[in-house]
Amino acid sequence: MVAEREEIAHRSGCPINLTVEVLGDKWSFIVVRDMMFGNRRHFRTLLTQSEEGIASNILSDRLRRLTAAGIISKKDDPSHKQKAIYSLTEQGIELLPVFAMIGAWGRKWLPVTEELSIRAQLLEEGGPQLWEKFMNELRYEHLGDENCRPEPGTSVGKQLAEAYKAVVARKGAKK
Amino acid sequence: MVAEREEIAHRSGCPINLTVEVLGDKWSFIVVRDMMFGNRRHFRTLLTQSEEGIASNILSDRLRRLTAAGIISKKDDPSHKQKAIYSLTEQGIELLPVFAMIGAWGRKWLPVTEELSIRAQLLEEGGPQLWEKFMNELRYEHLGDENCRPEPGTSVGKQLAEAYKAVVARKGAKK
DNA sequence: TCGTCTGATTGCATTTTGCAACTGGTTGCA
DNA sequence: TGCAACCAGTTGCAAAATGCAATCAGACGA
Repeated sequence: MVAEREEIAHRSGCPINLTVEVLGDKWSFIVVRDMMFGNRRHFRTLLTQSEEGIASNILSDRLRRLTAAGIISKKDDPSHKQKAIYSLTEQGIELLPVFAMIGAWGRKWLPVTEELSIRAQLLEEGGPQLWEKFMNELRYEHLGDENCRPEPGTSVGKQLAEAYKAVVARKGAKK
Repeated sequence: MVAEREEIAHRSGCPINLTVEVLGDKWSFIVVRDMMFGNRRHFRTLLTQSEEGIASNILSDRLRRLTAAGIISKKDDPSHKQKAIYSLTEQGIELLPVFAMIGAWGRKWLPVTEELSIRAQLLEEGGPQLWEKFMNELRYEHLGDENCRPEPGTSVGKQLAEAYKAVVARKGAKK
C-alpha cells in the first residue's frame, strides 16, 4: 500500500455518487451499523457477533477502506498488545441521520423482523432531536469528547439496546 | 427467469441490511437518482446521459432488479413500439428523504463539485416540507396521481433543474 | 430502401466476493 | 513453564459480479 489516503479518480463530483463510491457495497454499511448501534469496537466482535456473518478477509478489507475514507479510526487497546479499537470519527457519527432514514424506509417497505427493527422504529419516532442526543453520546464514547459527556440517566444507546432485548425476551417467552 | 418477484434468502431481517441487499452496489442508487432528479425515463437517456458512464448490460440488469424489488416499474411508451418508460413506484419515490440525507452528508464530507451538489444543497435547505412537495410532483409524473397534480407555478423539479443550469452557465462564463 | 434509433444481449477479461484454512503473536491459568 | 484460548488479521482458491466493446433484431423516418 503506497499511500494511507490515496487520491482516487472519481466517477463524478455528485454527492450521491461519491457516497456510493465509499459505502456502496454489501458490507460497509453493515460494519458501520454494528459499530454505531451494536457498540462493537474490536475485530473479533465485529466478526463473530455479526448478524449477517461477514468473512474475516472482507471485514479486514472494509475496516481498512473505511479508515482510509475517514469514517472510522483505529488505535491500540491498552488492555492487550494485539487488540485494536475501532472508533467512529465525526464523519462516521454524522452518518446517523442517513441510517435513520434508511432504517425508516426499510421498515416500511421490506420484510423486516420485529426485534431487528425496533431500534429503527425508536429512532424514527424520536426524530432529529433524538438523533442529536445519540450522536452526542457517540462523540463521547468514540471521540472521547468531554463536552459531550452525557448527563447521568438513561442514554439513547441503552434505551435502544434494552428495547431490542425486551422484544427478544418477549418473543422467546411466547414460544 | 422463473418468478417475477423471487423469494430470496435474506441475510437478516434488519432494515439496514435489507436495504443494502436491494440497493447496496455501485449503480442502483445512481439509476434511481437519475430517474428522480434527472427525469430520465428511457433506457437510452439513462445510458447516455449518465454522469458516471454506466455500461448497457449493467443498466439492463439494474433496471430488471429494481423492477423486481418494486422500486421502479416499466410500461410501454405509446409513441414507439420499442420504447419502454420506466417510472418510480411509491416505494421508489419515498427514497427521496434517503437521497436528501445522503446528499447532505456527501456534500459536507466528500469532494463534490458545485454544479452537481447545488441540488443537494437546495434539498437540504428546503427540509422535509420541500421533500414532500417534490414527492408529490413525482407522484403526479410517475404514478399519474391526479390528487398530486401540482399547482401552476414553479415546481421543485424545475427549481432544482434551473439551479443546476445556472451554476453550469456561471462556471462556463468565468472561463 | 437506407440510416438511425430502440432496448437490450453476447463474449471475454478483470475485479470483487466468499469460504476455509492458516499465521504469528499475546494472554491467562495451572 | 507449558498450554489452551484468544488476538487481528493473511493466504489460496473457486465463484460471482463488473466493465468493455461489439453486436442484434425490430421499428421508425426520410
